[in-house]
Amino acid sequence: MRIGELAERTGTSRRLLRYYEEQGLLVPDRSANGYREYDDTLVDQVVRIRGLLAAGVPTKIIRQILPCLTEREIVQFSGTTEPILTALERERDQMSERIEFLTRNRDAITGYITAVKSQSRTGY
DNA sequence: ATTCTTACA
DNA sequence: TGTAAGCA
Repeated sequence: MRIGELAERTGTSRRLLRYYEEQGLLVPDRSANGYREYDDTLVDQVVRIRGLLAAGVPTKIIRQILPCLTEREIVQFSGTTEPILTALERERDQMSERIEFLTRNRDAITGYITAVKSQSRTGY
């Protein structure tokens, strides 16, 4: 499929798809006319890349584990080298920290909301 | 009609 | 990232 279809099927702008390619996150084929040609399996690939990006994983890491998340949702252990594994563990820990950070702030906001509501009940 | 690259806001 | 220009 060409970029337009992939954009629709992944909910990603064409601009961003080209940018991902520029960052080495996507490697589409090129047809004779110069148009990018994307394999069907890349639909899931893009969705997963976006998920990692949304989770705060840097493109550098994503690029490293790219061969691991190629095709299916099953990981390809063959391409998982020692340094990549180390990078992933560090990434996981940072993710945990972000989760805790978000949890604290969510609770703080909940507390604020509760306070505001109880005040509005009491009057202005 | 659709995509491509380059470049600017 | 969006958008515009000028091609193919």
